[in-house]
Amino acid sequence: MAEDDKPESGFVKEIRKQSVDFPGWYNDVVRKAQLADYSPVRGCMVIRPYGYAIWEKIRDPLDGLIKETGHENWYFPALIPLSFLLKEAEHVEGFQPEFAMVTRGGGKDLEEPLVLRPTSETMIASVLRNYIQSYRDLPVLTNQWNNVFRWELRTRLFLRTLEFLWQEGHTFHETGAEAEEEVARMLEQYRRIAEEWCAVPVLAGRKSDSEKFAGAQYSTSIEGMMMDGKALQMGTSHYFGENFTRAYDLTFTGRNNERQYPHSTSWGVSTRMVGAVVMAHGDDSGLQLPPRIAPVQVIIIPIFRSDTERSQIEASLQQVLADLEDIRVKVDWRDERPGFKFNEWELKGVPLRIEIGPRDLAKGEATVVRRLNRVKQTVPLNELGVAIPAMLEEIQAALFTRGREFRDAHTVKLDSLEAMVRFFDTSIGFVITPWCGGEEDERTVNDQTKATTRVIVAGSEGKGRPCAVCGRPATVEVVWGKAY
RNA sequence: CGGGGCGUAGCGCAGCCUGGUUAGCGCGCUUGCUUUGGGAGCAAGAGGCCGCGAGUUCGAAUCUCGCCGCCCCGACCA
Repeated sequence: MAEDDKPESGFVKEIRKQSVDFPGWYNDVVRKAQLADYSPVRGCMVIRPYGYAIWEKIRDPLDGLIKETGHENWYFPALIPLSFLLKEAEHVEGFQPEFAMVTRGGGKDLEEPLVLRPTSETMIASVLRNYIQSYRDLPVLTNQWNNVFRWELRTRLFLRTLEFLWQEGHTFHETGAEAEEEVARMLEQYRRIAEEWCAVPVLAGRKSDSEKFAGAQYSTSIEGMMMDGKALQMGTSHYFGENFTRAYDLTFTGRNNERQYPHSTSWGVSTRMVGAVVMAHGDDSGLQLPPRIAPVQVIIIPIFRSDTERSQIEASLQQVLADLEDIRVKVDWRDERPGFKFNEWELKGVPLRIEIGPRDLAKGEATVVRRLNRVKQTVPLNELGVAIPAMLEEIQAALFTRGREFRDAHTVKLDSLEAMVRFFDTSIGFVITPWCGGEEDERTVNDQTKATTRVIVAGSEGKGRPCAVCGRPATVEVVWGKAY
């Protein structure tokens, strides 16, 4: 290893440096912070308790937002008859290469193979046709939390695995307009989870035709910028029109007494969001968690040399813990040296550390340290109950602001292919250009820069400007980036 | 599927080219003592089908052939 590749001595050992080897750094952080690990099965991961706890901190508020907007949780089978999946032509074409199939059961070949769901549009449409008869039955607003399987060729922990956890919402509406409102409403919930909980600023907008979901009329997504300047799609919301309901002969009798097809939508957010948090906030010391989704928001490190000192600290902590009862606090009493604990909890991304030792106790104080910048300050013990929640909120906001500033500093507006090629050759980040919408332009740009269109800027118009790639009149502005 | 790399203790690796006693090192683990405000020190321990299978040889972690698995870089994707 070159000198620069070596883990930094001093604060953190055994993690490759983010600036030198981003993918290596990501892997080290995910595994050493004990979020997840490889498993006995290729491409599948074990999510460890700390990683799962972060997922729960994202999942629970999202579940709340989904319910607040009128949806109900269902559960549908994980095994889908192959024939179900073959009914919608584009959907088949998009997903068939990724099918994992069960062909035997009970010791016999199955009459019809069962596919481990890659997504549940086909199952849900097949089931809901029994429950939807009249316009009075609409809308049907379903959601389910589950696992899905996609036989990806190349996998990465949290970002792309053969099996992953997510929620998939599926809704059915009387009119297209109503369904399109739903698509936008759920994308907005995703934006809120990403920005307000995960502190990752995102661009929300429509995908180009070549990037849309297989079977959708159009797709929308939220896209975040990771610390290496690459884009990560963090959630999607799709409008299907009548595509799926026609394919599955799902009809209702309308107000005019005519049989019609409902307009449907689907939307999903996955455990990939955990990977986004790692890559958007982490640094050479490891993970950095926004307080709202941190399983441990405050780690208390007691420092003592004797049993007497230990019991003095224990006694004073009683009141401190009572004052912080609304905060997720953990006291690390393990028989390790303080320096070891400092580093370990920084690796695990805990936003605030409180050190309490004999020196602090003598003055009735505690030492409080921010993970964000390692700034230390002393706070009187009886003020912690007020100071800590305020600091957590400030850190939550600071992470988001820092992320937005980073993104803005790495986003440029360009108007020629040459400039785009030069940018992606020498820089990292997003490029915004006028675009005519032509798919061949996307291929051209991808061939020369590896970048793809991420989202079409909402409400943008070309305003008669020429397309940056081909020069024809532009119709929109689009964001380009290298994507995960 | 194309290109590259790697399988030796829980983890990370050396040994292999040039075959030869009992396979080594670091971390981790166990026990004890000393330590404890930025990854502690000493001592004593435990832990191996050297990926699998054939072959060559008096003798294989090491050489040959085959197989399997994983990782990284591309094409496909939440």
